[in-house]
Parts: sequence; C-alpha cells; structure tokens
Amino acid sequence: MDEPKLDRRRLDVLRAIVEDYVATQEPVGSKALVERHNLGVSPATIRNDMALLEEEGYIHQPHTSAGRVPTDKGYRLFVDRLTNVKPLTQAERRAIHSFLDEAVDLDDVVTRTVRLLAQLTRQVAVVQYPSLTRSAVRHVELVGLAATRIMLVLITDTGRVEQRVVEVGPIEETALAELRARLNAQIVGSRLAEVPALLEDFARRQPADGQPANRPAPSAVDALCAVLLEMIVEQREERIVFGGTANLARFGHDFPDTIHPVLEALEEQVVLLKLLGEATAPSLLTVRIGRENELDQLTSTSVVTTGYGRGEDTVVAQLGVLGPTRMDYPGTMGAVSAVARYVGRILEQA
Amino acid sequence: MDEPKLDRRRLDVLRAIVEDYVATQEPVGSKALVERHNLGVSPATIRNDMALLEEEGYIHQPHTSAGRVPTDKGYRLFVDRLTNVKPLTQAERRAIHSFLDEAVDLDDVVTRTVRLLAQLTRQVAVVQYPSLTRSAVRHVELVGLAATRIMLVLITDTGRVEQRVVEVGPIEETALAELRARLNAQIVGSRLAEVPALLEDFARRQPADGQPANRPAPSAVDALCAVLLEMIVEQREERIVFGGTANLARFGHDFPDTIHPVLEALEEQVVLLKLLGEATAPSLLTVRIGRENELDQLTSTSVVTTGYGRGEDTVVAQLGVLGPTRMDYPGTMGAVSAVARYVGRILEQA
DNA sequence: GCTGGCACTCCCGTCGAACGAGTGCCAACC
DNA sequence: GGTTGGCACTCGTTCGACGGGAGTGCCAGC
Repeated sequence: MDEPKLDRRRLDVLRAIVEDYVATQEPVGSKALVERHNLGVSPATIRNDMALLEEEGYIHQPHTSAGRVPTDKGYRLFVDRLTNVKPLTQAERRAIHSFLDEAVDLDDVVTRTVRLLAQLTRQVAVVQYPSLTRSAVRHVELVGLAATRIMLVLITDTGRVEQRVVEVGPIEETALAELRARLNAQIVGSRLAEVPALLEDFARRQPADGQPANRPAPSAVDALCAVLLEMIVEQREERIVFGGTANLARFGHDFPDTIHPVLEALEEQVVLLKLLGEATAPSLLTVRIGRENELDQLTSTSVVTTGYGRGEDTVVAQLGVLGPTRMDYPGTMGAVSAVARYVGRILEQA
Repeated sequence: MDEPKLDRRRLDVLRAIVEDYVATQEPVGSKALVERHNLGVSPATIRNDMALLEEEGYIHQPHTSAGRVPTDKGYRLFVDRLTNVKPLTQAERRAIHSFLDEAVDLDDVVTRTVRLLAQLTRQVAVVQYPSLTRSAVRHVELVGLAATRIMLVLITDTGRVEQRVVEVGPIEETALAELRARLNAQIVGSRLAEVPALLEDFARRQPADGQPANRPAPSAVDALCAVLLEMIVEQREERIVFGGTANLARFGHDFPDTIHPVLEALEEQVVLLKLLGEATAPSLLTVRIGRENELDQLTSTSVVTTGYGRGEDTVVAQLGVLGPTRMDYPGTMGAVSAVARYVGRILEQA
C-alpha cells in the first residue's frame, strides 16, 4: 500500500513543495525550501530527496535548472495523506451564516451559495439545484387560467417549483378541485422517482367509477398526467449554475489557451453534470485533480465537490468549486464542506 | 449637423477602416485599404483623407508608422450613418425559431435566448427576466402545506412564477379557499405596480363584515398581504442572466487586464442592470460604444441592447450583447433585434 | 546518510542590428 | 484644387548574441 521509498522527510518535502508552489505559483528550488521551512537539513540533501520524488513521479521539472512543480500524482498524495481539511475561521463561518440566512426562496439560496463559494475560495463555484428526482412531492396545484387551459404547478419538498400550462378540454372549477384533491392524495409525499408509476395507476383507475357531472373528462386527466410525467422526466436533466468566472482571470498568464476551454466547458450543462459527478454525502469530499477529470478541457483544473441535502444523510444535489490544479486544497476543501453542510441545514428549515 | 469636412469619400474610407479593422483586428494602412476596397484612388490620397479623419478624432494611430484604428467616435459615426442593421440569413432565422420554439417555460425561454444570442453573435449575451413590475397578475395561489403554513404562489402574465412560504395562524381549508377566491378577484389582471394599493384596500376592507367561521383570521390576511407586498417590492430588483463568456477569451491577447474587469462586472447584478439601461421598444436598438458606457470596467466594450415584450409595443424587459468595441455592429444589431422580436412573439403565445 | 563545493544547464532579460510596414511631405501632374 | 508617385523618416518587431543567475547533479569528504 505505502510506497516504501517515501520516508517521513520526503513526504515533508513534498508537502513543502506543494505549499510553496501554491503560494508563489513558481517552481520551487531546494534552497528556497530549506529557508522557508525548517527541515533541519541542507539544500543538497533536499536535492537528493527531490530527485527521488521526481523519479517516483510526484514532482516535475519544467526544464533543467528550474525548480520543481508538483504533478497531478503529487497533488493526489498531498490531498490524500499530507493534509487535512482546514476548518474555517470564525469570521468565515459567520459570513456563511449571515449570507445564507437572508435567502428568501430556493432560487435565492442557490444564487447566494454560488456567490458565497466563489468569494470564499476565490475560484469558480458550481451548484446544482436540488434534484427533482431525488426529492419528494410536497404539493401539486391546478390553476384554471381560462375555460380550457390550466396551469400545473409542482412543488417539491426542497422548495423547487416547476410549472407548465396545459391545454385541456372544457373543465369545471368544481371538477378541477376534485381532481386536485385526488391527485394530491395520490402522490404527495412520494419521491419523484416513484411518481410515474403512481400516475399510471391514477390514470388507470380513473374512468372506473361514475359521477360524471362533477368529474373532469378522462381525456383531460390523461393530458394532465402526461404533462406531469413530462415535467418530471424532462427536468431530470438537472439545472446547474456557476459563478465566479472572474476568478479564472487571476490564474496564470498562460492564458487564453487554458481559460477559453474552461469557460466553454462551463457553459455546457452536460459538462457541468459530469463535473459534479455522482452523489456523495456532505461529509465526503470528492477531489478530482488535473487529468483525473475525464474532460480534456479540464485537465489542468481541479474540482472539489460534495453532496448536500436536507440534513446530513439525504443527498439531493452536489456543489463544489473548480480551479487550477495549483489550488489551496485544504482551504478549498474546508470551505466547500462547510458551505454544503450549512446549505443542508437551510433546506431542512425551509 | 453634418461635419462639412467629411465628404463622401472620406466617409467611405472610415467605413472601410472600420470594416477591415473589425475583420482583421489589426491597424489598417492606406495600401491595404485600396487593395481590399475599390476606392478608385491611390494610397497617397487615402493617406490625406486619413490624416483628416484623425484630426477630426474618428481614427487613431497607435504609434507613428502603424496603421489606423477607429476611435469610439469613429465607431459611433459608423453605427449612426454608415451602416444599416444587417438582416439575418434564412438559416439563422430558422435557427432562432426552432431553438426558441422548443422552450417549455419562462426559465427555459430565457436560458435558450441567452445561448442563442451568444452563439449567433459570438459574444456575451445578457437577458433580463420579464420584469415583475411591468407585467400583470395572472393568478395567486394559496397552498396549505401544514396546519399553520401556507405557500403563496404568484403567477404573472409573462409566465413568471414566484413563491414564498408564509407562517400564519391556524387556518381552515375552506377559509383558505375563500381567501384565495377573494384575493384573486381583487388583483388578477392588474399590473404589479398597482398591486400595493389594491392590497392595502383589500386588507382594510377585511375585518368589516362578519361570517367568522368561514373566514381566515385578520392577522393571517395581514401576514399574507405583507409577504405578497414584499415579493413584489423585493423582486423589483430584476433578475438578469448572461452567457457566452467563453467568447470573451477569443478577443485580443491584450488579455487579463481587459477580460478580468469585464467578468467581474458581469457578476454584479447592479452592473448588469445599468448595462441594460432604460427600456426601449424592440425596434429601437441602443448601442453604447466604449467610453459611452458609464462603467469604468466596460470602457473598452460596446453594448447593444433592445427591449422585448409581448408583441411589439409593451416592453417588459431588455436583452442584448456585450463585446469589444471592435465588433461587427451590423451583424450584432441584426441578431439582437431579430431575437428580441421573436422572443416577444413567444411570450405572446404563452 | 548528510554536507559543501563545483561544474553545468538553461531560462530570461538586455542590447543592437536588420527589417519592414506605414507614414508625412513635396513636387509634379491633370 | 485635387490627385499622384517618390522618398526620407519613424518606430515597432524580430532575431541572434551575450551575460547573469537560479537551480541542478554529482562527487568527495565527513
């Protein structure tokens, strides 16, 4: 499991290299290392260690006679074994609380979370809306807009609201009320994933009993169910928003080549989805470093994500940040995880 | 009114300079001009004209022995007098229609519009959500979530849906229905700007008549009205979304200095609001060039905006694009105006 | 196994020369 | 008077040479 060749001091050297490189953005040499960290040995010794670290693929030399730069593998080891998530300062904590507490609805929570994350980490923030499929139905509302048109509003327990206008045959207000009541009785409280089955059931049982005056036409019910289904299925493609792109411009002057593809990638929902990846509990951070990302456009960036949800256990969506591989991992990880936890608590209250 | 010193040929020269510079992004010299446009005179003549144009402030020479570059004033003249909005190609038109026709709800319309504009103009697109204040109430829905909690949903005729959860005293389902009906009767169809007055009226008339069993408590009504008011007032700060930032990266390699402030500006709602400025009819384009923008961060960009709304006359919001001053004005203006018109038509149908 | 010394590599900034695009001006031309 | 060709001039850009400096690898000694 362990690479036996890396004894304690060598790991310290790697950690020091990562820290210095992240701080200065410049290749770090042996002399600078011993000056800034008290490693208790001479530069020459460090050089030997560095040669070994390079041989093992943890660091890399842009050219002879330059300092060393961590490789993706080096960052990986750093993240896995050489550091811990850095807890936020009291001030940062307070900032999160006061900023998110002011949110008035789900949209607002998401928007604020993006801004908060971007500001806290000084990187690009990515937040997924609570997934429709993973949440449950809180209420379905039918609103008669005109004689033959009704608006269908779906409200989930995460506060998400989706609406759609449906053209149906003529329908009485009383029939509408009756339908609303029955529909809600059938599906409220269910997870969205279960709704399709329930709806089918609902539509099937429909024409069975007779009391025609007070009842909507079967065709209308069918139309409604169809649209409701469509909403759930179509919206399964989740909405994701991002912000803080200005922070991209702070990174290296190795510019257009690296920033352009990233911006392009961010604008594609599909890419964002892949970026956030599979669900993980709020306490579990996923860190994907450089080429660990499947997307070519993002091979020089790292992505730190985690799940969030109502409380600690039910995960409804993901959030995280994206930055250059040379990012402050401990700080970023601390911020992401703290924000995720607090957003979860906010959702719980709502 | 006219600058008499600028005869026909000089204007042609200016137009040619703008066109070439936009195409090549490089200062354009006299020789290149006569080669690419058949002006019928020699380079020497053009040089004289250019000297004059420079004297008048329409063009500018980065340094002796470089070609000329249009100034903001030059672009202004170009936009005002030397060009017409370029109509879209048939293919572009079709693209707009098919892309926007697929939108399922307001969110979708806006998102799609942003992407469409960004793609069409290859610049940054900015779209404002239909303003709440300028639209009218289509329906208010009250949904009982629990014994003491109701969800208030406001639906406007532009398809916008806002919802908020309100904590009220215990309230019966029948009382809720009664309140819903009365509230809708009072405010449906009114413009949002008028709603505050109507609500005050509504709340005042409230306790007057008695039929207590079936009626919600006055305190509950007050709470509801307060929240409704808040929604309207708070949401008066309009939502604006943008996209296509990747296109920023295509512009000059005079980079970080120019792209960073722009990205920063875009992330501030306040700035975006200023950017879109006051309402204009869909047929009227606003073009703000370089320093004509009030914002320091945007003095090297141009902004092309227009209003859009249900049909041609009622403007509900603005949309437009932002790019470098060296943009293809005729093409951009054509795209912006075509998209605005079509979005208006979509809203009309919805 | 650590250390100091030393030769070596290679990046980077500076300098100067050659180059070339583009100009402004002027005298000549129509 | 407007237009033109010619010409000297300016100035940014490119290229190669050069020196300084940071950093390394290696080796001999402790």
